[in-house]
Amino acid sequence: MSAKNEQGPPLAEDYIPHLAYDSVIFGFNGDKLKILILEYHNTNFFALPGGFVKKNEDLDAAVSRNVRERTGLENIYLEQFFTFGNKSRQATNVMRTILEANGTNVEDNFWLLDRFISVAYYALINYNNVQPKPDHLSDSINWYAIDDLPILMMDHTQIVEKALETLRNNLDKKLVGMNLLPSKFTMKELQQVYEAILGEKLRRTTFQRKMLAMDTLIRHEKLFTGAANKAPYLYSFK
Amino acid sequence: MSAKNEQGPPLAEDYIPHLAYDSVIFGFNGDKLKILILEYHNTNFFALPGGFVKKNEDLDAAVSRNVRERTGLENIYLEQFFTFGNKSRQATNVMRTILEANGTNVEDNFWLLDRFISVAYYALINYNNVQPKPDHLSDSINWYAIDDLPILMMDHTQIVEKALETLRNNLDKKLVGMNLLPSKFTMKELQQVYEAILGEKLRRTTFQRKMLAMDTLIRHEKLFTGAANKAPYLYSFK
DNA sequence: CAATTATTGTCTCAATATGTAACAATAGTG
DNA sequence: CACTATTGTTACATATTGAGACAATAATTG
Repeated sequence: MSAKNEQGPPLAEDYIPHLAYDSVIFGFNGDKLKILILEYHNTNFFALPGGFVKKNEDLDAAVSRNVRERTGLENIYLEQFFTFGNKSRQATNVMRTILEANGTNVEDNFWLLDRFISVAYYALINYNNVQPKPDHLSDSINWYAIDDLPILMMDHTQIVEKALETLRNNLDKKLVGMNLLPSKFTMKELQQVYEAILGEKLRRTTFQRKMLAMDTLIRHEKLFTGAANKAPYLYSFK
Repeated sequence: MSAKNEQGPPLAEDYIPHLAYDSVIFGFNGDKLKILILEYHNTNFFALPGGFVKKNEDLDAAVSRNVRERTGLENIYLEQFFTFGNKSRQATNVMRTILEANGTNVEDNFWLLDRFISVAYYALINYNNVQPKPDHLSDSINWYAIDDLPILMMDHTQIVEKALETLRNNLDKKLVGMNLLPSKFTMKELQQVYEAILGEKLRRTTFQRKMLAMDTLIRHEKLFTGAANKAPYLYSFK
């Protein structure tokens, strides 16, 4: 969860109470699968980017808006995967610390100290197009490899695990690679995305055969990198 | 959505505002896949069973509680599959009609007239063990075959479609049949469950081979039905 | 009690799909 | 122009699935 207005914490009257969302924003740097993590000012608290839903705003639109604010990207691939609703999702002290570290004077009944239900989404974005921007409660927003995350606050580690699990399940059904790569890519790059998501090596020839058999790839010109070997073709998705 | 206390509609102070859940409760009658649908008193409104989350209650527990109340069953298989959060999910007039048809005097700012976000679950139950009970806003709760549903209020038809889609996707991963059948069943019955869910006929020999290869079935005694043919074995899940 | 019938469990062979390795093509380098 | 690393394709073995054949069997019937 994170504030979104410029001056201070979000105002209770603008938002649906007790309802939040968190986003697991995946990117691929050519080697590892990474996600965006916020660090709150002066607290050592790490969290997923997230926010709240305005009273007259679609849930999907709220998430879109927030992911756009953090990444600067339009038309982001977003998928809702789970809603976390345990009563233990009330982080009064953590939230108070975060707010006070930002200079907010927090009353005991301040709405952000309440219990929140959070709808979790994952996003797939093109790593190289992004200059992530922290929100106003946060010092920084940075990419972390999924196998090297800091300790996250509340149940955010669990949220990331569930996101990964869902992403792996969807890998063959939805064109995941399309959203994590530039529009043209080599077969090797596509394979590396799959390997990073699944956390295992795949067989090169089988992978190539399977991808080509899907009949959703268009073959373009070759990519000459200067390396002393056969140049790979570039592909894009139909 | 539905009220749950005996005297009248649920009280605002007990529940998290703007948050509801709806349940798609699947059962199998030996032939067709069915779900439980409520009909509200004197309104012709049909809806999924649902309810609200108490301020100090886990989301899962709230859904469990409600499904138990409707079916009388403990330990029900429940799976969350999607959260519906469009701003159009505010059915002020429909809800007012339902409440007034039950003799409730509804003020304009009554909490149930607000916008609600609904977390949807599906349940799998053993059809024959159940005597469904309506809640207090409803005349009746009845089984309807999924290909012969009445027109449902709000977005409940869409919720059912998404439930079915998820159930189909999960069919091979999770032991769905286990929860829709009595503890001992024949291979033919298991196949009929699969066919009802998928909406297509399956090949008998291939199905049998696949199920046995999973290595989760235990073979028991034969079932003698009196029919003039070879008696099938009974199976249960490990 | 043998012949008949419907259904079940298993087997066989064909058709696909996947695992695995070999091989030919090629963009450089020395 | 031989050498190297990588790529795209092919070939063959192995595994999985599709589709039918067939034997077993629990009644019923003559």
